[in-house]
Amino acid sequence: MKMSKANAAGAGRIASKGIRRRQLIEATIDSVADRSFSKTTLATVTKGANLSHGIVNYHFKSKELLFAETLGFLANEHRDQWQKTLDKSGTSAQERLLALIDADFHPNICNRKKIAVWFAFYGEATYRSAYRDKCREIDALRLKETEGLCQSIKEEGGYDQVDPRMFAIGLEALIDGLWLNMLLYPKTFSRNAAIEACLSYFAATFPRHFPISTASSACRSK
Amino acid sequence: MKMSKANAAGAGRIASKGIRRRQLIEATIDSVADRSFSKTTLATVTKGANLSHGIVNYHFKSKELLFAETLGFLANEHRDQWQKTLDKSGTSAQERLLALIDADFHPNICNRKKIAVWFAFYGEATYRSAYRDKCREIDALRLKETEGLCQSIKEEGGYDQVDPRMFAIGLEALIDGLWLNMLLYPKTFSRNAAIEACLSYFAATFPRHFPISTASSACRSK
Amino acid sequence: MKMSKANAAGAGRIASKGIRRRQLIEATIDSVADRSFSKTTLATVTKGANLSHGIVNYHFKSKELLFAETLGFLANEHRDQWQKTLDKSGTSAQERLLALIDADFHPNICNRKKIAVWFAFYGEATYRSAYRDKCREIDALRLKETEGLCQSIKEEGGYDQVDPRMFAIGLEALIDGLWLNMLLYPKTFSRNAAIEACLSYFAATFPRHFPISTASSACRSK
Amino acid sequence: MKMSKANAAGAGRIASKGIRRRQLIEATIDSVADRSFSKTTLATVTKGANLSHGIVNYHFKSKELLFAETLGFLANEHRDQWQKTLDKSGTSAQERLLALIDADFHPNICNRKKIAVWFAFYGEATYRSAYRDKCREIDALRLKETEGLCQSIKEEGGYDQVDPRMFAIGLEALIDGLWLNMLLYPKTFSRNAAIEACLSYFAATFPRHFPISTASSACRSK
DNA sequence: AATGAATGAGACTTCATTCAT
DNA sequence: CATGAATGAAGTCTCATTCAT
Repeated sequence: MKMSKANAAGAGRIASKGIRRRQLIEATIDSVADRSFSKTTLATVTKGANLSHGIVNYHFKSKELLFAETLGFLANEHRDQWQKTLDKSGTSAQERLLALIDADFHPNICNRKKIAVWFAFYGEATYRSAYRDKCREIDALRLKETEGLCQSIKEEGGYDQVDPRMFAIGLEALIDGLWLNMLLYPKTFSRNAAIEACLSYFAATFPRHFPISTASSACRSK
Repeated sequence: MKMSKANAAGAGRIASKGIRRRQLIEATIDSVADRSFSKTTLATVTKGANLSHGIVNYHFKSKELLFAETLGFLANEHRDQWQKTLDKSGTSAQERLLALIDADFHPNICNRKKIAVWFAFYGEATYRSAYRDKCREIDALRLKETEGLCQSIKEEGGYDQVDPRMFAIGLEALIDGLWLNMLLYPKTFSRNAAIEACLSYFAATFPRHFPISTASSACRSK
Repeated sequence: MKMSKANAAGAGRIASKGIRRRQLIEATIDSVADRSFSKTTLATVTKGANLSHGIVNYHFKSKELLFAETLGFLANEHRDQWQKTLDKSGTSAQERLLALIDADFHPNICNRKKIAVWFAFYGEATYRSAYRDKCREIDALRLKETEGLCQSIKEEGGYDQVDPRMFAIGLEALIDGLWLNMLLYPKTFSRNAAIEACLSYFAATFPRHFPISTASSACRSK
Repeated sequence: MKMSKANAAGAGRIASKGIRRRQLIEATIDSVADRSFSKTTLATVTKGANLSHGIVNYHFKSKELLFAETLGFLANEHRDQWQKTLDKSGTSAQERLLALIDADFHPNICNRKKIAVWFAFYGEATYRSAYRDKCREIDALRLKETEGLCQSIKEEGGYDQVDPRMFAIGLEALIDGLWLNMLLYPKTFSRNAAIEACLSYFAATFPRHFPISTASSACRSK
């Protein structure tokens, strides 16, 4: 009896649609991370998934849609990560702010492969548009959350000159920029360095709430 | 009399190598900005330059080399921009720090087209490697410059708890992240907003040197 | 109902790899014979086979490999022809020598199309090298065979002054040269004339074993 | 004595045209020998001649004509070689037969480069046709010459069973086949071996006129 | 549900030829 | 006479997609 290719990967020859789709999305992430966007073909994806050529057009209507769903997958994963981390965190604004950082630099989310894929999408106008469709609300939600936390600390600590919205915008941008640094200089720029840069930003803004000394040990996922 | 194609673009039918190369690099930037990396073909480039098909392989050896030189062109342009701005600026550390921001958000450099191309390159592993080869030293130089300026202000103002290196790293990342925000949300995120985010970062770190009120009018190029 | 292209050629739309490969090799031979090597393109081959453009790169990796396999096909065909003919021939050295000639000028092997392709390959340094890799041993084997037959006749007939190796070398070269004559002057130089030239060579070398009068009727395939 | 302007200019112009053409033909021979026919481009030719791109289309109307004239050059060179050798040779049929062989394997004519080019032409139907136009008569002339010499020796030596035409055809084919062997197996098949094969053919046909022992020293150009 | 042979549009590249200088 | 920038046709190859099995 002929063994199916996919058995080796743990999924039977006839798998549920959901499993195949997930398998293909993960193979897409792998291929884009390894080969970049423009060199990822359906062949590199299906070969990575140990599946046959034509299967992408069967489970997804087209390559474009496979990519779009891959972006969606990453976006959901990221959103789930920080929302769950927030849910599990303490109730103080400080703790919650640290939880956000914790989520963004968690190895599940913030690793070479995933970062490479995010920036691959950022580089393509088509998917920037898809990103906006998918993430505008999530991004706005995050910004509002951060802004609110900043507002709490500001009031609590009497940091009168701090503009919470500006702080929130700066923090999001800082995180994105740190991700880019990790992508461009993976050998010299670590997740820890990135986290410290965030804590340093907190310390500058809220010196009495984020003293320098405690900074580097405040994040769980390093 | 037959009009040559290239006349329309302002260059004679037979131009010097330098002119054609520049023309093609600019057409490449236009095409990548408009269509993204993976949809930029030699045809879109040469059509944009109003030149013939084969000319890219004549002036550059291949498409890859055209892209590599385009990256080099952008990198040089950016370096020249901030170095010149620095040369022309006052001598105080504050002024020089503002000059750096000024250069990075100058419309010559920081516009939708150029940002799109930068992130297109960031998205491709091949060109990330080319970026490193070309820019590692420039980036290090900038970081050192920023760090030095921070050190001066720190000493001058007695900001004992500030870590100049951390500040510099944070600033560079913040700028990159702001660029990404401008790319992703061009309609809601302006150059001015980005500059203010930087000034806000300065104000948080050096409150007595960058008071909030003066911030938004300190940058020339808005 | 839509007719598939390949149906016309007698093979179903989806054929086994072996069938398609054979079909493409034969179309290559046709095209090279008709148009020469340098004017044979993948388009002339696939059009000749009534197949689509991309199929060559699907079944063979490249044009070069298609050519290399075409050479291999011809070499195998030729070797099979003379080895089978030898197997079926009588056991006397004379008979076997005639069988060799018979094989080399058999219409299966020695026709305008095949000769043109052989000389196309001879004309290209790349394929001369491939020829050597493929045929060196076969050629050596043939030479040894011929030399052995000559040796037998020499001993049998007391042709003391004959050098068997020289005879064998001369015979192989003579055959090659006759093929070239058939290619260059197809209208005036027939297969029969070529065979007679060989028999004449035999008659000169072994006058008592290959008398002139019987020569022209000794070969079966004319 | 001073040459008149017109003469000087005219002669100079004509002479230099001739020089350029010769230069280009020789570069063509070099390139075809090195790279084969299908990989010889006008660029490889002009680069080999250290001349500019466009010059071929200036001196020859097209690439095809350059090749045609290159073939003509080789044909003339070959014809001149054997005719001159014949003119300088003794008057006996034996001597003249040896002179023919001498010419055909003379290093001027029979060297790796020239052989490669001849077979490159043989491999291309277009130039086979050009070959016929150019060489049919020459070939016929040679054949007649050889046939005549054979006839003389036949009468002189009483070799009644020899067919002079068949002998001549065989000799020409043998020579061509030996050339091919030299091309295919340059490392193991030398000019000397080829000459000996011819002498062996003579010895077999005219044993009393070309005794084995004297064979190998009868040819001048080895 | 899955395979993989086949298609054909379109990409990059080469190169003979033209022509302004 | 000669140069070499420019053109554009044509070639090889890739690859998303289709579809018989």
